[in-house]
Amino acid sequence: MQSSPLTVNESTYRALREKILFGDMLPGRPVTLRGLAESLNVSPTPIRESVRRLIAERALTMHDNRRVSIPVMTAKRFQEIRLARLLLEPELACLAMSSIDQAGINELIEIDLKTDKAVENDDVEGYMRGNYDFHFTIYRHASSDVLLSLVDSLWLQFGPYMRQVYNHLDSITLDDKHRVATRALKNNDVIAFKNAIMEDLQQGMTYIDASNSDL
Amino acid sequence: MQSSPLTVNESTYRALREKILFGDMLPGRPVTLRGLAESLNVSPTPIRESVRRLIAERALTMHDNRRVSIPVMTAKRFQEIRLARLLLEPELACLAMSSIDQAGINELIEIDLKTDKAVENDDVEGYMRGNYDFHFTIYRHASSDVLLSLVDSLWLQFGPYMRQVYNHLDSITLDDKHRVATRALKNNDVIAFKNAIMEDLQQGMTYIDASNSDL
DNA sequence: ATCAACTTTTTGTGATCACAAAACAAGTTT
DNA sequence: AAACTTGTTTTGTGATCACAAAAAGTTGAT
Repeated sequence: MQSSPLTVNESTYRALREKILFGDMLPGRPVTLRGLAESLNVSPTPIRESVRRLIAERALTMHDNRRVSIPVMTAKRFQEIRLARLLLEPELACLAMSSIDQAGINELIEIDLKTDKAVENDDVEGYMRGNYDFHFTIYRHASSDVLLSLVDSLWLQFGPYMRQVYNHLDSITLDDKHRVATRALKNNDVIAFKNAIMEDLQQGMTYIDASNSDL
Repeated sequence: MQSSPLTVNESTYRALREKILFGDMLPGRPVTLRGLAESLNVSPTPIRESVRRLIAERALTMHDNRRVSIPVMTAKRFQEIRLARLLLEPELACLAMSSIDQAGINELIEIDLKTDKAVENDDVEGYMRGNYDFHFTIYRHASSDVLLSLVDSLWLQFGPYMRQVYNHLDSITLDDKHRVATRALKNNDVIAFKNAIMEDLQQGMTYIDASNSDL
């Protein structure tokens, strides 16, 4: 898919991004440039640029000390993210709807099955990846770079915290809104689809909020 | 206000940001790191990081050639930005409303007067700065970093294009929605305020859209 | 004149170095 | 024990260098 080989810069960015998004880096723990450089076997230079980029995307924070870390979640910030997601994601999903054909629906069903299996196995990262894939497979169909990058930033912001909360999945007994969404998609029912995405999002955020410890 | 002196990195970022936001850099024209470095009298290093940051904020684009430029506007992208703004900004304005006291209202009125004067003098940059100040003085009162940074990214994206369109202001005869907004603010009328922001935004975007040449 | 091939210059990338500020760790004093 | 010094280490910052890829410029053939 990618014709030209990735620059070191790009590959370190993606590596860090994955770590953040799926919970390999927990909030609060400090991050050092040289440490990351060594762990990824590159020089500090591309690390610095990747870190700067992630700071711009709000996935990382730079304190007055010039020290970098995953931002700690606060109740206030959590509600801000929740609101922003509710404003953008259902809308983005609707934009995507007309572009999703039967093959797309099948792909979503497959992702959903994979996600369910991860839940059964108490595989937290697998669940998070599945959830991410489900949503962004939909969102990408909207082919709206502007909205997509905004939403992307939001996921980068609550991802680490989500992982912090989802230590174990066995306690979760959620309605599978993903299934409701795919059904609405198959029926081409815009309202039901938008509602399903909204409820999925609300359900997830409410669960995280309720399970919080230090928030 | 800022206790510690700015790093070179931060000051170059702000300088570039201002240039982009208020139209000193027009879409399409290529940008070179060494060129920026020389024009700001710093080494390429801080420039690279600032540019990366601005790329992450979608204010700049990197092509496959690895060449950087202000993104060219397309009709599609313009509509995406318009939609995103409509989803976020009225909401953000409402969040801010309760925190704006009489002093805040007076500040807004003053900004608005300054803006009107800029229009009279056909001072495009002054108008753009005034418009920016008006909106972000409101938005900052919401004290929602999450939403604010999303909106900030959107302004960085349409700023250069706005300037491209607003070559002269004399042809503009717009209702002053800012005045409507401040009046609603004084009356503590949430609905009227939200509407005023929305209409101001729609009016501006419609004007830009209609005046476009190559979009 | 037009286009191709070659040469030169420019540009982004990534590594390395010097430096100052911050964090750390003992050791000392109160 | 707690708080303050002092010396050491770690860390981010900014500049510089080498290198490869891309642009630009030049020459030559058709």
